[in-house]
Amino acid sequence: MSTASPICDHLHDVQHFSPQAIAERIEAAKAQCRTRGVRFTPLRQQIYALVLQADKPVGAYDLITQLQQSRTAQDVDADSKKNVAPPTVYRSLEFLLAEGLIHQLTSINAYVPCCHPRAEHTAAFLICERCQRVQECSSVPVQEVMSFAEQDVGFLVARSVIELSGLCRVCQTA
Amino acid sequence: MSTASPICDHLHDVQHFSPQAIAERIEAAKAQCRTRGVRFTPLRQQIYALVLQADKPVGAYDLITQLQQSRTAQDVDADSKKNVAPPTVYRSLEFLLAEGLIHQLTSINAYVPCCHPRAEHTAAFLICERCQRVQECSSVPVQEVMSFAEQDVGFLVARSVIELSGLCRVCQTA
DNA sequence: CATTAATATGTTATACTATAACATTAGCAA
DNA sequence: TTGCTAATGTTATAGTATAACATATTAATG
Repeated sequence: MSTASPICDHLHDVQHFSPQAIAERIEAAKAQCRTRGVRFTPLRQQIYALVLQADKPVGAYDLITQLQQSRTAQDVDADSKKNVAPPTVYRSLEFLLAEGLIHQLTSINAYVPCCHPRAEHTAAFLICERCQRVQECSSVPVQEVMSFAEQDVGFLVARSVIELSGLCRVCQTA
Repeated sequence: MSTASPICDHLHDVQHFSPQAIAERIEAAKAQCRTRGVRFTPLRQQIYALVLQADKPVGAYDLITQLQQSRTAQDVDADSKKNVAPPTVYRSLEFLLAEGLIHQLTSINAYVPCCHPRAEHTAAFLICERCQRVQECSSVPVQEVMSFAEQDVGFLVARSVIELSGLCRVCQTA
């Protein structure tokens, strides 16, 4: 599951999950969708699994490639190229975003799992440019930027993109 | 020039400048480039002017279109279509970004003038989805997100994307 | 002034990201 | 079964950005 930081309990790695953790998350997603009356179809589940399994943010076209390979592998006729078109994955990504199961990293056109799927929430992301790891952070300062905008400026925030790129602690020393 | 907010003196509109203000900014940019020993070429100046004149964030391909029109207009032979290719504007945009004269709005693939060209600085942007106006904000909460990342998490920030989309104060009442 | 080196721009081609529009299929309800 | 809704498939194209190489301009030097 997500690794809580000793410094901030709202800081989470969103990658490198164990197979069990992935299975748990998929089960949790199923339950959540059942509760909400939306359909967690095989395609959506497969794409969610690919995002969870990745050790870095995945792009939409990465997912297309992986889907094609998985479909070709399943097929008896190995030469039959199973084409997967962009709308197939973009629609599922849209669904997963709407359900709060994944986040979009706008600055790098990629997607990561949400560290703690729940009702719509604001988060900042720390993206390491060297090891590609991402940390999701919903701690106080982020909320303060939002409330600054809303209370001091009178700006009604509909969606936020807060992404900091650089070097994580580990990669600084390496 | 930039309109300081009574609430926060680090909040600026980055559009709707008067012709004088635009001329002043261009002169200032010239001086800055001379000082820094970089070349503020006619092309770069023209693209900077287009970004300053726009009443909303401009996309790279908007600029291409405008450049083509201006070049065609200057030409005696009106039918000669002056083609302006993407690298032409992307390179100048890159220059203007490096000099701190403009900012990139990653979430909407567009560019706005910097409210106060100066050494590299972190800023948040409030982007009104209705009137398209953008406010640049470098006030305390933004700095706190950065220092949270750097001091509490130990993450070395190289570049930041902080963009909030929604409705500005004016558009909420309308 | 001519030569050269460095910088900037032009040009062609292409990669990458995303969506529109319509056809088909699958699941559910009457 | 029929019909409705949601999901997926399919084709085409829009929008954003960069690589690679050619040419032109500027600045510096002999």
